Amino acid sequence: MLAELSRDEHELLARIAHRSFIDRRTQGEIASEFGMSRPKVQRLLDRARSAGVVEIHIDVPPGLDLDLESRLAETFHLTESVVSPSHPDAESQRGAVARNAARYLERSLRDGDVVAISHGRDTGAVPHYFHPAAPIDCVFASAMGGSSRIDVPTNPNEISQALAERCGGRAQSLYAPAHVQSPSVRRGLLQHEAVTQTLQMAAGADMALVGIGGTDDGCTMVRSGCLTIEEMGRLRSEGAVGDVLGNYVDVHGEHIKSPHSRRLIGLSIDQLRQIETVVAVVSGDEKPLSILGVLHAGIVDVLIVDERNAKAVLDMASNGGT
Amino acid sequence: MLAELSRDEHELLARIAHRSFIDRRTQGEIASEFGMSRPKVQRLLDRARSAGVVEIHIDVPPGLDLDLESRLAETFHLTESVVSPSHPDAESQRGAVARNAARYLERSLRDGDVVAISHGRDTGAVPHYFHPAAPIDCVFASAMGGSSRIDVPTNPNEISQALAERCGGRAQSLYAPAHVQSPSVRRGLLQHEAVTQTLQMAAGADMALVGIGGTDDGCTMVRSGCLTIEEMGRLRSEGAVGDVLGNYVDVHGEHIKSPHSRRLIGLSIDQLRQIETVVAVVSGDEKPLSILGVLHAGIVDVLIVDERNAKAVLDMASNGGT
DNA sequence: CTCTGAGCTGAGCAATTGCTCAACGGAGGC
DNA sequence: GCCTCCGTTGAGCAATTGCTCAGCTCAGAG
Repeated sequence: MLAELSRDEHELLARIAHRSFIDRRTQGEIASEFGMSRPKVQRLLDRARSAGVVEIHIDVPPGLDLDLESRLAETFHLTESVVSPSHPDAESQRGAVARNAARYLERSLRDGDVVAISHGRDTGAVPHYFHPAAPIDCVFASAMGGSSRIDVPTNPNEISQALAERCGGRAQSLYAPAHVQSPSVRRGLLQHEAVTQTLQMAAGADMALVGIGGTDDGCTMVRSGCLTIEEMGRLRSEGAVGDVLGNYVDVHGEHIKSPHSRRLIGLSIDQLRQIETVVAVVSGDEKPLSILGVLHAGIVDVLIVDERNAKAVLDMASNGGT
Repeated sequence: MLAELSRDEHELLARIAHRSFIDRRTQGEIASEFGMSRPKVQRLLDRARSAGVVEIHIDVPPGLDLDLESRLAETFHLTESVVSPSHPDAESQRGAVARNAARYLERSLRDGDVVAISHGRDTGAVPHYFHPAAPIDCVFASAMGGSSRIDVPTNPNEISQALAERCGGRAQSLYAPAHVQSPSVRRGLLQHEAVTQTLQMAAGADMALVGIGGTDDGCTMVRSGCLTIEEMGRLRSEGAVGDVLGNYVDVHGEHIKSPHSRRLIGLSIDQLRQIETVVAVVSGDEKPLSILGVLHAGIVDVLIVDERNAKAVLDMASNGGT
C-alpha cells in the first residue's frame, strides 16, 4: 500500500504531511508554500493518509482493543461497541462487562430519559457498578415481567429499582409474570392498566438495557421457568440461537415464532427496534452464536461485550459470509 | 511524558483519540457520544497529543530528515529549510543541494517576480537542475558585479542568464565588476544608469538567490580577486566567519565593516533584509561557522543546505547558546 | 481533425474546528 | 464563615477544513 509511490511523490507527500501533522501549519499556508491550491493540498494529505505515508498510532492502555470495537461497530452497524479485556473466570468477566455498561449509562443518561430494562444475569450485574457523578432524573421501566424462580437481582423490577436508587431516578415496575400459562391469561393481564402503563412506557423509552440469552438448558429463560427444557429443545431444533426479552432469533436474525411467544409478557422485537438506543450487555462463553443472531436481527445499537465473544462473533461474520 | 496519566484518564484519551483520528468522527459526534461539550472533546484531543497518547509518524523516503529541517527553520526563524542527504564528495553534495534549490524556485516563482542573483559555486550549480514545467515570466537581476578571474558560470550575470533561459524569463545583467580599486571609482560607476538600474531592480526584488561564502583563502571572494589573501586574513582576525554578496559578518551576525566594503558593487545587508524571500544555497564542509553567522544576521528566509552543515549549525547554536 | 471520456483542477460554500471569554466552582487562606 | 484565586466549563464567533461542481486538459478512438 506504500510501494506504488515514486520517490518524488513519496517525498512530496511526506513533506506536506510533516508540515500539516507535525508542524501544524494550515492547509492554506502549506498551499502557498508549495505553490499549489488549497484543495490540492487537501487531496495530497488524503492520499498521504490512505497510502500509509502518515501513520497514526494511539497508545491504548493494556488490554483495550479499540480496533476490535470499531470493527464490531462497523460490521454490525452499531453506533458504538465496548469490549472488555478477557478475564479467566465467568464472574469477573461479567463484572468487567457490567462495569463498562455502567460507564456507558453514566455518560449517556440525561434528565427526563426513560430506560427499558430487561432481565438476566448480565443486566443484573450492572447496578453494582453504576455511580453517576451527579443525580439523574430518569425512569427505569421494566420491559418484561418477573419470575420468582430465579435470583431476585436478575428480575427487571429489581434491576430497575437498583439503578434508580443509584442515580436518584425512579423505577417503573411491571407487576406481572414474564410468562403465563396461556394466551388468554396474557390477554387478560394486558387489560390491566398497571401492566399496560409500564409496558407502554418501556415501549416508548429513549434507551433499552437488555441482555442476550442463550439456548442451552441453563439459560435464564429456562431457569426462570418461562420455558421447559423440552420447549427449549424444540426452539433449538427450529434454529433458535439466542433471545432478547424472550424473543428468539435464528443465526440470520429471523424471529422464530413459537407457541410460547404468545404467552410472554414483554416488549416484542419490533417494539425494541423502535427504541432509539438499545444497549445489549453480554458475557459468557456460550454466547457467540446468540450474539451473532441478535446482531443480525438489527435490534442492537450499542454492544457491550467481552473480548472472546467479540472476536468469535467477528470471526463467524467474516468467515460465514454476510 | 505519558506516565502521569491515571488508567481511566488514559483510557478516555485513547478512546476519544481513536474515535477522532482512526474512525474520523467529528468532535461534535464524539462529544454527544461521550456526553460532554465539543470544546471539552477538543481539549482532551489536545491533551492526548501533548501527552503522547496519539503518535503521528510520517514515513519519509530514506535520507530525508524533515525533523532536522523543522528544527533548523524554528531555531533561526526561517520560513522554510531544505536539507539534502549527505553525499561523500563535495561535487555531488553541491549538486544535491542545487537540485533542491531548483525545486524550490520551480514551485515558488510566479509570473512577474524579480529575483536577485548572487555569485558563487553553489548558486552557479542551480541552473543546471532548473526545469520548470511551464514557462515563467520573471526577471533574474544580478545583485553584484562580476569577475573575469573566476569560472564564468559562477558570475551573477551568467547565472541569471542561464536561469532565464530555462524558464523563458529575462536576465537583467549588471555590467560592472564586483570590486573596484577605490571608493571613488565605485562612486563613479554608481552614477551610470546601466549600473544603478540593475542594482535597484535587484534591491526591489521579490526574491534573492544567494550563496554563503567562507573565510578561507580559497573562497570565492579571494579567488575572484575581490579580496587579497592579506585582506582576508585581516577580516578573519576581526572575527569574520562568512559573507553574503561580499558583506562579511561575525559569528553573532554583526556586520564587519572594512575598507574593502566601500569598493564593492552589490547589494548591502540592509538591502537584502528588505527582500521578501532571501534563499541561501550552501554546501561544503568548510561552511558551518559561515552559515551560523549569516543566519544570526537575520538575512536569510529559506536555507537550502546539506545535512552535515545543517547538523553542525544546529549543534553550535544549541551548545554555544543561541 | 474531431470527438469522447477519464482524470485533474480550483472556486465557492457548508460543516467543522480552534479560540476567546465570561461565568462557575471548589480549595485554601484569613 | 467569607473571600480570593486558580482551574474548568461551554457559548459564540472567526478561521480552517471538507466537499461539490463546472470547467479544463489530454490520451486515445473514430
